[in-house]
Amino acid sequence: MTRRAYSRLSQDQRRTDLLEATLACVADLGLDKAGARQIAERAGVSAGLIRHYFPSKEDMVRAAYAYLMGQMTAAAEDSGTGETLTPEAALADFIAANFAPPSLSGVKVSLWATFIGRVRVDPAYADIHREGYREFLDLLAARIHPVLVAQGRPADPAQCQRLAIALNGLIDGLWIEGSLGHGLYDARRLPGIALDAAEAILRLPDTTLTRHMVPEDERT
Amino acid sequence: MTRRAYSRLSQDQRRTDLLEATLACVADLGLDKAGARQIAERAGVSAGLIRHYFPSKEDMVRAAYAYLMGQMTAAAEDSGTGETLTPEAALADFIAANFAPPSLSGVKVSLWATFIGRVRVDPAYADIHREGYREFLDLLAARIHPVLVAQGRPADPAQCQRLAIALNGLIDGLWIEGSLGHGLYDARRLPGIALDAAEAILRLPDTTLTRHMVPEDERT
DNA sequence: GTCGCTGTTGTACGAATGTAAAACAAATCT
DNA sequence: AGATTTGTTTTACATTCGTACAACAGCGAC
Repeated sequence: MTRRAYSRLSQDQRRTDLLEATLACVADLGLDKAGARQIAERAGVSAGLIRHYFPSKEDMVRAAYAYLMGQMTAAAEDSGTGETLTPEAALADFIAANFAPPSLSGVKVSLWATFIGRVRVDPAYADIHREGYREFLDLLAARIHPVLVAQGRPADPAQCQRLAIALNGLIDGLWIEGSLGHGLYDARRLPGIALDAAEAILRLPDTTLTRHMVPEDERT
Repeated sequence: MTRRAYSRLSQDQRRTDLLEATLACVADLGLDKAGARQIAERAGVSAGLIRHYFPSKEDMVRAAYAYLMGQMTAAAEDSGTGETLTPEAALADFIAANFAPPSLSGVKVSLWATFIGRVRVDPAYADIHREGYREFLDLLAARIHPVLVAQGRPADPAQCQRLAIALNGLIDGLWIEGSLGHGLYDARRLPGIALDAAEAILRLPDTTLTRHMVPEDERT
């Protein structure tokens, strides 16, 4: 029997290959069918190698969740940070980014939901979720605060957190349904719906946020 | 070898026992560890019986999802339907019900998320989800409409649907985080946050919805 | 060029999985 | 009370799973 040709990769490269293969398998096979052999094959590697990088397959799946959340929060950090943006435009960008690719994604919402389903089963998942949620809440609060200040409205931390909780709920819920692509309505309506509702929740004057929407025919 | 004593149940009874055992196992073992033998044991039944009620274990899990969604939408139908309620109070009740048990529940959100994670994998899950979502959206729109009318605001179907989409997003997102019990803030704040935000989204005068909140020390 | 290190492969194994089908027994009917 | 039906248990089996471990080979050091 002749052995397979292979090349040695850096630890980090191989590790992220495995993590991404794990996510890909979980997303389109489901958690139960995402076996060690399938993941290894997708990573272009033999199954035994998994144990060289992770103590167990379960640890690898956990690491993949952490990897996914890291990607998602990093993407969130980058949105709405243009230096020339007014506070209102920055917040509008931040919100609207959730309703366009790559954030709006069937794969992402599938993974997100699958892992949320493990929060009660395994405390490690609960920790990862909590940190990701906390970070998103903080990012949101940091973009709400200057808007309130600019509008001459009360902007103490407690109020910002309360508004961030509400806005995060709105964004999450719309993001899930939009990403699932159920076809009950056109997902392109979501940025408008979200910005309009956010504007209302923050009690901003009409069009404070919606005026920063990118017209539909200019979207990439 | 002496056989286990058993009693014969009605088809419906045994079937729902199996479905509930399936949900219980999925919720606290995870989808991958919820095996046929574990589910059967939890239902007080031997594993072979599953195939007498369902073509396969996978079909049973699918049926369990449909069963869960049926329960949840039935509960939603019942909330905010008191005959003496004003439209505003009915809508407030409907919204607030999502943030108290039995709707607010770690088990329920775990199951919900686990199954959402299968929507991309298996079209049957997508269908069940779509129907549940559509029904919830319709219930919400039906409770929004009379409120808009009573406030003398435009209440055409398109506007009601748009508002229902936004409100459903808000409710879903807050329900998920609240049910997960991450401990980042007190979940008892959620009804207030949700009603306040809903009031804003619908552009209702302050306290139109929040005034119908049940004071915290009177909640059961 | 070849030596040594170790990343990687291939194989093997016990446990667990979903399922099929035969044996049994509880409830119903006569 | 005996016969019949069929819901239920039990045993068995092929398959797949995660994992252990020995053998191999790519790559840098010298």
